[in-house]
Amino acid sequence: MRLKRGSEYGIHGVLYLAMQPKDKTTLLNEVAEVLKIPKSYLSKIFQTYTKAGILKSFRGAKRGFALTRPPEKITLKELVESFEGKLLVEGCSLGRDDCPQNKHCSISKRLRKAQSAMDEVLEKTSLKDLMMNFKKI
Amino acid sequence: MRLKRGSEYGIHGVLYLAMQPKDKTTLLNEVAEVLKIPKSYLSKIFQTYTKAGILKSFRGAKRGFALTRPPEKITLKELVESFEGKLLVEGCSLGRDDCPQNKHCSISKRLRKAQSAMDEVLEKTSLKDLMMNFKKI
DNA sequence: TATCTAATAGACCCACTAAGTCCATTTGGA
DNA sequence: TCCAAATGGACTTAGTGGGTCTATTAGATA
Repeated sequence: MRLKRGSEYGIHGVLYLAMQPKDKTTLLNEVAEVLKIPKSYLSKIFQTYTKAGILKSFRGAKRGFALTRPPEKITLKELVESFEGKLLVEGCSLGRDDCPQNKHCSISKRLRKAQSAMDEVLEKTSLKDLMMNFKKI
Repeated sequence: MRLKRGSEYGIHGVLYLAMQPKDKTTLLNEVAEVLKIPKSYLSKIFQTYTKAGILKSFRGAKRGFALTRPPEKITLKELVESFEGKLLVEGCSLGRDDCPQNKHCSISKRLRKAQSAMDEVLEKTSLKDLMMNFKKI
């Protein structure tokens, strides 16, 4: 179970922003070049994060991207979910909404439990935690 | 994060086998019809399980499928993994094996931790657990 | 007010996977 | 040797992932 490449690029990109001086805005171009990510693709990803309220973008003179919140208030969960979609699905985890078992299906129950175990770890991890032992590039 | 349809069909199919009298072999056709799964597709899925050592198949007169082990010895994890692939990946969870951080990447570490939390729940769940509150169809 | 540069929106593309289908072959007991 | 079902492999079709390209817009400054 790998994350999508977009998640990878995105998380690295956001981490790069987090390591910049506070209140500085950074150009997409810089991030893309340093991290060797196709610029037009990273552009899409950052747009997604912007809509998700994780990044804010600026045009004009003081242009570029920056975090909307301090790193300790951005969780790995929201980063992952904004690209992968919700980890924890409602209803039948198997996608069979016409299942006779419906809500009471023991399979769905266990799968949901497994997913929420994963969810919890991601929720507890902040961008700051990730920065801690991430060497400066 | 939904499972693939193949996993869904497969888990339901195997659960159906588990609920049959011990040592009985059941025809693919029966399973497919009762569970309303395309027969040719379920055939592929059961073949996968057979290769994975979860099911055994018979030809000739006493034909059909059966579990290789008692339900309490078959875990949800192996059912899921035989269709979805390993949940827990080695190396960079982000797929960047050329990452300068390599093994020490804090992102990968947390993602692996999240995945193994999920893994653990699936590992602890046996087919028997699933049977417990699964009403007879 | 015109200009410049980068962010934004959206259309488009290719490769690959998911989800099945179909058919020819094999198996093993009656 | 016949039968019915399991097997293997080729094939299809729809959808997603992973991008690219271009035109438009925003906003500080000259």
